Amino acid sequence: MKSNQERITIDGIDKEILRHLMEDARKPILEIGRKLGISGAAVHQRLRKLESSGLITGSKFVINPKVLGYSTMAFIGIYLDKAMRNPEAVKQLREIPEVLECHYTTGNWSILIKLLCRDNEHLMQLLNTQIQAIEGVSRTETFISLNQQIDRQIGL
Amino acid sequence: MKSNQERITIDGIDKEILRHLMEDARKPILEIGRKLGISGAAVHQRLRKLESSGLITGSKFVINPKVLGYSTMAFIGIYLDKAMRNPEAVKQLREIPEVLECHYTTGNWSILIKLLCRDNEHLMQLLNTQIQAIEGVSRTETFISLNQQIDRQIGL
DNA sequence: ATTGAAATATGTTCGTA
DNA sequence: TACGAACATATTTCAAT
Repeated sequence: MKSNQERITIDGIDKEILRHLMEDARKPILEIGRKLGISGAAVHQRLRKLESSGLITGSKFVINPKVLGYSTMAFIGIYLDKAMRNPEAVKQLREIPEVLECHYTTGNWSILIKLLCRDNEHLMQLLNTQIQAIEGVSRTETFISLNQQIDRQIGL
Repeated sequence: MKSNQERITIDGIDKEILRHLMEDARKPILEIGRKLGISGAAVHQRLRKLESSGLITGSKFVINPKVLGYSTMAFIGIYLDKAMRNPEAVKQLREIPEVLECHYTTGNWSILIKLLCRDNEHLMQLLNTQIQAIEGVSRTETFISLNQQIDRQIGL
């Protein structure tokens, strides 16, 4: 949970350990050790180093939103008429659980958000009743993701 | 790893279990059981049910890309001049490790990608030498994320 | 669906090299 | 760094309810 300032050198073994755990966070470190030909204690020690370096942020179970009925992903570019309202707008966006990402961006929009909703109707409802209702939002541009082909973390 | 067709009813205890593991994939199920007031075996059995239902896709270690020197995130809208080339373009985008997401989208663009690079220079280099080089790419629009304020999964 | 107990496997620490 | 041994926990299965 703590991160040190020290710059860390990540060797090939560290990368292998991380590759395993980025794929399956519950893979036993003893098993990883066996595959790499080092002891479990060594893997454990390296993980502690990687954690304290801040490289490892945490671990997550990944759930399939479609099973919950969420099958429509969309990106929405938001124009804010007053830049000073940005933090307040973000605060309100955070209250909408369907908003998964929110970025201040260069370009035409003030903010770009990614959101996940059940269907197009749900999307329209969110736009009309939640997002457009936020003070300072003057206009939005919606891009529906018809199909997500790639979804991954940065490689090692 | 297998998913059944059966629709599953997720009760409050299932949600609590998932909430714990979505926050920390390595949290011991015995500990979760203790917090919820049920046995570890019960948690274990519910997890098997949730896995076979397809709700749980997997688990991941999350790493902090900034520690690796990746601090510039950008979204790029891509215009393809021939829709039939789309699958080939996606195939080539997949070869670029900096491309984290790729969506077919409604609207002006054919494709929207999210990518993570070291800095603006790296971004420019990717655009000029990798992305613009893909056959069928006629034009791109780049939006740099100045600051990501929200990053989460859908809630339960 | 849930439990406790038993068997197996893993996590963690520590002394040593 | 890495190791192995020792100890503490966790996972997994199972019979019973």
